[in-house]
Amino acid sequence: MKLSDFELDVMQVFWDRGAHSAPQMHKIIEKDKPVAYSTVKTIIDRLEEKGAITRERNEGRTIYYRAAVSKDIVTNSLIPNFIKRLFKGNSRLLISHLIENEKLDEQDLDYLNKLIKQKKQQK
Amino acid sequence: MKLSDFELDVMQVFWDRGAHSAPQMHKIIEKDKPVAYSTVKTIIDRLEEKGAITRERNEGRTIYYRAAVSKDIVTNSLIPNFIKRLFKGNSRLLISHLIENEKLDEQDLDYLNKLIKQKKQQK
DNA sequence: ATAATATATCTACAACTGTAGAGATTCCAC
DNA sequence: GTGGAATCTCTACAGTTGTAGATATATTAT
Repeated sequence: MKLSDFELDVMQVFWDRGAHSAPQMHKIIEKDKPVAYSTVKTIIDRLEEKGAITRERNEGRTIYYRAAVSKDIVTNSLIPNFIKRLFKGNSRLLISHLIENEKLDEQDLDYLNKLIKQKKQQK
Repeated sequence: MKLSDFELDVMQVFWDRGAHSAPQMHKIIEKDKPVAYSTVKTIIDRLEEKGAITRERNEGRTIYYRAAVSKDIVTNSLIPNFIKRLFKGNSRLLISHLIENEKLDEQDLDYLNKLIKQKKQQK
């Protein structure tokens, strides 16, 4: 499931906040960047076309859509591509890069530490 | 500096292995996927257009190109976009996801652990 | 010098992406 | 039931991307 940046922005809302109509979605997206209703509707149409969302119900002639693919599915199909392109497919290189370059506070670091310990125990 | 997947594949070679001519690059890329010489040359032309590579020298009429932007610059301009789209801009969420979902062996985990410790000490 | 080969240049095209206007249709308030 | 508002549908377009053929030109081997 290959989705564009804008399509992902819209999916994010479906994943986080459930079913929405196109006008509702437009109002939400608009807060981030000025964009016409028909632009958002086009993205929604394309997402439906791609099978990423489905029509959940109608209210009057308003259509409510919801995600038809999980975020994990999409994420896990994008990450390998990203790692391949920038880190030759080596995920450890990405993680290292992130730890070294991203802003992480004490809590973040502790949390990650815990995660790694857990992962080790699963072995 | 926004580069496409294919452009990144080519840049990877420039970053890792220095200057190359288009025919040389074609031979390398070809090993991964069948592709015409002119396709690779087009990508190289576009990279030059974008300022990602420059002509280093000529040998006969063969042009040798080399990277004009560092990998870090490109990486660090792509990562925020990626994190924004999939993890609402929260880099910790990406790192967590990777630790939980990527295949990492004992050594990887130890290495990451060490990195985190170092990072903590820098605080 | 000539022919064969290697390389570069130019042009093209379909798919995808971000963008949106125009027009049709339906719904609601009065 | 009529008019205004909301919503959907359709069409369009420019920029990017992956793809490559055709052609021109330079180099090399004989």
